[in-house]
Amino acid sequence: MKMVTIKDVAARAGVSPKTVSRVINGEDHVRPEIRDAVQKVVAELNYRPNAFARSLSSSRSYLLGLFIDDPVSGYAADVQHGALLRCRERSYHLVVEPVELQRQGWEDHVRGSISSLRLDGAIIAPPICDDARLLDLFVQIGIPHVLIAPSTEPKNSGAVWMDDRRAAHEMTQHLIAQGHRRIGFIQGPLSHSASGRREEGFRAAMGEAGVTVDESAVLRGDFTFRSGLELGETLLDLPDALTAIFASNDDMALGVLITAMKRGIAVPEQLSISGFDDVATSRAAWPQITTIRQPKAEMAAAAVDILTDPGFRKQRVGQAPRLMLPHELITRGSTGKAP
Amino acid sequence: MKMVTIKDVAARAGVSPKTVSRVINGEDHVRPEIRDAVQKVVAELNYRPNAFARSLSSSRSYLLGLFIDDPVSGYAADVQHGALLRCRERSYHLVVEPVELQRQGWEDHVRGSISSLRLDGAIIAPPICDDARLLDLFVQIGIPHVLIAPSTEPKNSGAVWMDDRRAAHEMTQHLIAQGHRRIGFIQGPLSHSASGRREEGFRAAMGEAGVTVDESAVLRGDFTFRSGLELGETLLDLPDALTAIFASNDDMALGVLITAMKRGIAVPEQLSISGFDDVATSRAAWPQITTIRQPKAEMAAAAVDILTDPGFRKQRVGQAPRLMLPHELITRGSTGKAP
DNA sequence: CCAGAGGTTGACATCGATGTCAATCCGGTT
DNA sequence: AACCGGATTGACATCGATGTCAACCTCTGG
Repeated sequence: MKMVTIKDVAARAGVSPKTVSRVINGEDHVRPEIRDAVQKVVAELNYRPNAFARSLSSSRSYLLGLFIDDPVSGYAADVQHGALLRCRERSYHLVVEPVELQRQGWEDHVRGSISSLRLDGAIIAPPICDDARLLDLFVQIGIPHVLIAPSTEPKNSGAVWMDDRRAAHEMTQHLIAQGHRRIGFIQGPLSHSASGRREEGFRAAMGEAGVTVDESAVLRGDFTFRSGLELGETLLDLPDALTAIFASNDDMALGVLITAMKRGIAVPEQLSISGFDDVATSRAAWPQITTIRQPKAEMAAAAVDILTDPGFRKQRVGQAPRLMLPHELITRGSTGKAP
Repeated sequence: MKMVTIKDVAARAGVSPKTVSRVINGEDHVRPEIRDAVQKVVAELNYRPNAFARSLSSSRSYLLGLFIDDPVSGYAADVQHGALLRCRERSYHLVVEPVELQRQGWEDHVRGSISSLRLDGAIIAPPICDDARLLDLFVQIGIPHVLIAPSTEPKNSGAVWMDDRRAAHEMTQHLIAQGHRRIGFIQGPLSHSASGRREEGFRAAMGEAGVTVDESAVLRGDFTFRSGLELGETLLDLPDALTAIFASNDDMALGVLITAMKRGIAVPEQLSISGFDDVATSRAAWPQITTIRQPKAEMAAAAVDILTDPGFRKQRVGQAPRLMLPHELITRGSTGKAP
């Protein structure tokens, strides 16, 4: 696999390597006719600059790291995809680094990949973006980094969010507007920061509409399909029948849906069900589940934008960038008018 | 972010940079006491070799590329995870490259990332590992590459497989052993290579057991949940009731399961359902689905092993490595004795 | 016609590691 | 005591790009 170098291009175009470098990097101070000539040769020889040589001399790696706990989850996949596409647009590359906080030596691995790959920036996904030790490490190393949907306002890190509270608020309003009053709610796990914000939104909307929340119809789940199944049973056993159930995420909403089906309860005629996240299976289910589209890919893309923004890269002292992205209420078959 | 270089280590340990390099790379010809001393300094300074400098001089990048069509799918996530972990063990890094064959310019992107990152090897996931133009490109560039579960025996590429035919054969035998005779089968899409092999296995096992296949109970799906729902309706409408349905993948099996539930058919008492792939949701469903665990992560890890094997890297002329990995029949709640 | 400003261009050093090869060291022979 | 082979070690060139800076070119205005 013989490689074409910048010298080959230079020789063939009859200019110096430095000039070729200027053309490649779109710098000024090159006469148009020379620029064209060089570009022609580049195309002819199919020349690609050696990323390693470039990084070595320019002390930029054109590499971003995506640090993530569980790269297998659907959430991770969406985040990664968003980041990947944007990186490509920006001519960056993405290196995915799994971080297992519970295992010994994670600190070394993180440190190792950052310093050996000279990452230009890092994107840190939930839930590890909430770990203080991890964040300290990034701050200490001094690498620009952006958190995706962290639970609390970070001091020295950039962050990209969605408004969980408002989204849950909207979803609740949507149910109320359909005439629902007896609405059950399945909370997310305490460990997950968004859980609390979603519950707040639910309660706020209920309060504003003057609807009392039945505390026996508020149960805590753990974001798994199975807990949706189990809590669905409990909720459907309530003496005073609910007309709607709002689960804090889609997996649990799916569980409730299955439970309702098992009992022969018609959705949405007798019972409306709504979720949160818009995972792939919420579209695959039948009826499809009304949910909140969380801008996972967009948040990741925004993080890439921040990290690769030349302005940010220069004067990134002091202000940590913040960005809130819009969500979307997606109305589908699983919700309807209250019976 | 000041970086520690090999010179710093060398100076502090009182040896030459070259000797430090030898220690780092575990080469011979270093006296034990010097080796220890150097390692001590490395630890003290927390030194990490600069991957770019190393690649530039050694003309190895310690980078593998994972080329994949749809990085969002669950299949992709498993493959990626398997590759990622093994890469880490081998001190390699993984760069994920989405390839959209239907879009203009994919060829340039692939070429670009290979030559600019000087990838040491490539892993190509299905379904794009079946695209002749793509494979030609890799062969032409001359980069070592391994295909994951390709549909046909590639000429000049390595490949890692599982035995779809045998797995489907086992699953069918399992159902027959439970007393099932009237077994429905949902085929996969023709576009997906494994579909045919799975159907072969099914038919072979039925034939060996002397059970006639009812062609009206063999329907073609497209691997989606929805097609499972629809075809499930058709199968359960058959006049002569089936006692088991074997779907070519889990998503479709889940569809059948839901359909059965809607109709109040008890699983597995009245109907056994089995799938293929062992995706996450097949464990989340209730009852859990009997399925074939496809060694996705293992195949990816094996691909990494092949590509990073020093022996292979040297004398990789001529023989393209082949490897078949074992699958596993996972018996869960959705199958039982025939009624 | 020349000085000077500003735009172009290339020579050369440099980034941080590894490959090559010669120099050195060591214990055991003759 | 001189010699030898193999194990250690380091000097130096090198990988392929970019940063620096000086040289050069061209055009303008005095």
